[in-house]
Amino acid sequence: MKIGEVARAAGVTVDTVRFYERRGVLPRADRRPSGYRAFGPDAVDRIRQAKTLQELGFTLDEVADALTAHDTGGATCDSERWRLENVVDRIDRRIADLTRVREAAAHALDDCRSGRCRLLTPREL
Amino acid sequence: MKIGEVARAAGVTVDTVRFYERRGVLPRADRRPSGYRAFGPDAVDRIRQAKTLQELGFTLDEVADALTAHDTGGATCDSERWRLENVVDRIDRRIADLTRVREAAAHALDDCRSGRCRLLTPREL
DNA sequence: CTTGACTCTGGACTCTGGTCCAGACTTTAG
DNA sequence: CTAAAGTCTGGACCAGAGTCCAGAGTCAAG
Repeated sequence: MKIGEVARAAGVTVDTVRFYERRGVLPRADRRPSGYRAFGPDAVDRIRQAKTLQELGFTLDEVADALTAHDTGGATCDSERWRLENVVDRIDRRIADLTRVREAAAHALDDCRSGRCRLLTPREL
Repeated sequence: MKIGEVARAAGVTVDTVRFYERRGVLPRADRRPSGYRAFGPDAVDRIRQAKTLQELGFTLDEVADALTAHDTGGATCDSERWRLENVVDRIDRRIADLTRVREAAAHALDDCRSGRCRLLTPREL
């Protein structure tokens, strides 16, 4: 696949794909004789995966580390387990926080609907 | 309260407090004759609130708008309701996403624990 | 008093995560 | 064959959210 196809398939721009390569999120792609990058279909998966990890609050560097560790076999079962435990933890904490805020907001919304608008206080959040 | 106290209480730096003032997240604080800012205790609340809103994915400008609209009475019950509905929506979507990812990660973790480590594929995410 | 901790202003700087060239080359549809 | 669309490199640029600084003034504990 050419860069444009990959980008389209992954829902990002070609610039982003190149940027990810530079930052090590994607391994350096093979080049055709013309110099064009030649991607396998896993590149698309990889980009999506990176995006997901990013949304969980990992920085690009962390994402790059995790993925390349995996590639190079540098990821042991232990390190991988540790990483996953970390991910699950982060998510749990995040969900707990969000749930708390959600309740507060929903409450305020109820009040609002019954004509008692107010600013959400942080004590509730 | 002086800026340092407010900052400490809110868990941010004094620079951040000044920055928030500049950006309109905090109303311009009164000054003592010396020029020192004099904050009421609500400043702390306000900062925490801004932080929460930010974590929900609102930009500082959006936060500033919401809060000042409120202050100036420019927030009608309708606008406030709309804002809250928006917040709740965002949170719900976010929680749904996170839950999905969490499941996938937890699954992979199980595999890992039983000795079958693998990279989380985006298909699962 | 004096000294060390705090605060003021305004602007410059940082870091992330992209995004956008310029100028040259490649591919592909017609 | 040709034009349009796509790609290459490397570096400049951008927005968001802070962070840091210099030089000057202020506060509070001893």
